Amino acid sequence: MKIDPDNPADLSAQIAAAIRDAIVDGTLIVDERLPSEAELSEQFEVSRPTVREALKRLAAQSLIRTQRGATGGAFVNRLSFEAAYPQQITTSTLLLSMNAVSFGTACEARYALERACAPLSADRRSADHLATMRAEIHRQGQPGLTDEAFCASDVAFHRALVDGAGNPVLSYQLAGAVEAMQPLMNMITFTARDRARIIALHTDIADAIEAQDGVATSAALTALEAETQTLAASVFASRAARS
Amino acid sequence: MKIDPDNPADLSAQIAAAIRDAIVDGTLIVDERLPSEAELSEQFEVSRPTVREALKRLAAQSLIRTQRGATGGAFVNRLSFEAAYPQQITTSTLLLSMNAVSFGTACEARYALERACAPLSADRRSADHLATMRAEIHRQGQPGLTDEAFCASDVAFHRALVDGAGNPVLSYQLAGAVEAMQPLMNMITFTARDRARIIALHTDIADAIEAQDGVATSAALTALEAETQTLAASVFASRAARS
DNA sequence: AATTTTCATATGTCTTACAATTAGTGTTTG
DNA sequence: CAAACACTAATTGTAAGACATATGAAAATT
Repeated sequence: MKIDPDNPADLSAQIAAAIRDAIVDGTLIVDERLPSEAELSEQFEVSRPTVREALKRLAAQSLIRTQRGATGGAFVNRLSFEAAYPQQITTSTLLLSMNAVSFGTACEARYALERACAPLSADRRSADHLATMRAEIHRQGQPGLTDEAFCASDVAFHRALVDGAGNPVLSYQLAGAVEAMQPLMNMITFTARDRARIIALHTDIADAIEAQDGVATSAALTALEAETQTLAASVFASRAARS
Repeated sequence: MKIDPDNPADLSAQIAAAIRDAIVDGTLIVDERLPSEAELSEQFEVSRPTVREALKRLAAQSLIRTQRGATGGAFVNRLSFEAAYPQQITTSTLLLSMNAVSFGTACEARYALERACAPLSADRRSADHLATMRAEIHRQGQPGLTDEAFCASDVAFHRALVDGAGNPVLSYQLAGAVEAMQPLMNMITFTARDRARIIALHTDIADAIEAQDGVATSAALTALEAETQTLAASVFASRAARS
């Protein structure tokens, strides 16, 4: 594990890359303790602050954790799906907001991915997932609900649908696509009539899931996508007209 | 933008979180220059190394870039899909290898997501994407190809399929699912007969895409998934028997 | 034996300093 | 006058040393 002092890249970036590679290729295994900062600075022939910057880079990616004290140090993290979620969501959100991705494109991706989960979720959903979906539908019908709370409930509903597939890899990937849409959804004002239509489609989805009918679930998702796209188009059109 | 000195969390983590939040909620916009390290250390009332550790955390997530020199400093990055790919792939790969995700689960997720792209890709694929797919099929038929090269070509084929949908959000999400499978696929030994079957299915997919037949594309993907699962099951079974 | 104290070790933070890079500025020179 | 050049100031990159703080383990004490 060596670094090139002539490399124009920052030493801390090089050191971080070297350690990251060691983790990815299995040279460093989960829960293994890295050498202390002082030892690393000797090994790489750099100062301790430089080593620390490298370790902070890795910590930012949840690849290591640090612990103070006598038996402390930096340890290789077991990257859990739970820990990876926030990262994935932040990145997805920024990708949408910084790259002028249209609402239509993001929405299309989201529903395409959800339809991918539909047959699996219809097949495997537990009573728990179904109950969550029904509960969120009920919440969405409550009077006095703000648009933001409505959107948050919408996200919770769809995540229950996705989690119903019982595949952590799918849940992880979908989390990014679904949650990243929330800021875009929050730009929409939902009238009572809009909400009623969405709730009706949610009910269709929940019914199809309950009946373990994957095809019907997909169809209902397609209808919901169309509804969402139409709604967004009208909102953006009226907003454009006003300005 | 403040931090709490009584917070048990590292100051650099708090500072990084504060700046990240400012980027996510739009307080800091793309290409905006952050205050210099010296100014930040005054604002947050910490030392420069601490500020630097915070900035390195953000740099590790591609949220900022730094530039040396007179007009240098730290700038908010436009998070591009290209820059986010490697991150997404590394994270997905580690999630699979560190969480005892079975081959079956990962494979199921991958093909479910690919099927989500199939109708869109069949509808929109350019001649370019089709040509890439045909070229990779041809490469896969070359004699003397190593298993690793075969897998790499397989990934390239599937990425062309996904990119054909012309939806960057889908391409981004799929990159993680497809690329992260590669280490798992590399554990498989492909006999000449295995390869022939896979190539035949790839050809079916390319034909369906060329005919812009989304249903046929999905069906071919389902067949390929079944083939891959069967193949993997036999490989792992014989490996288990040997040991 | 249980509790407290001490101690060694490691990370967290601060201070100061210098090196390297780079845009702008001023000066010299053709 | 214009162009090349040297200088300057600002900023990040790296280094070295020190102290603060947390923490587990060993030693001392009750």
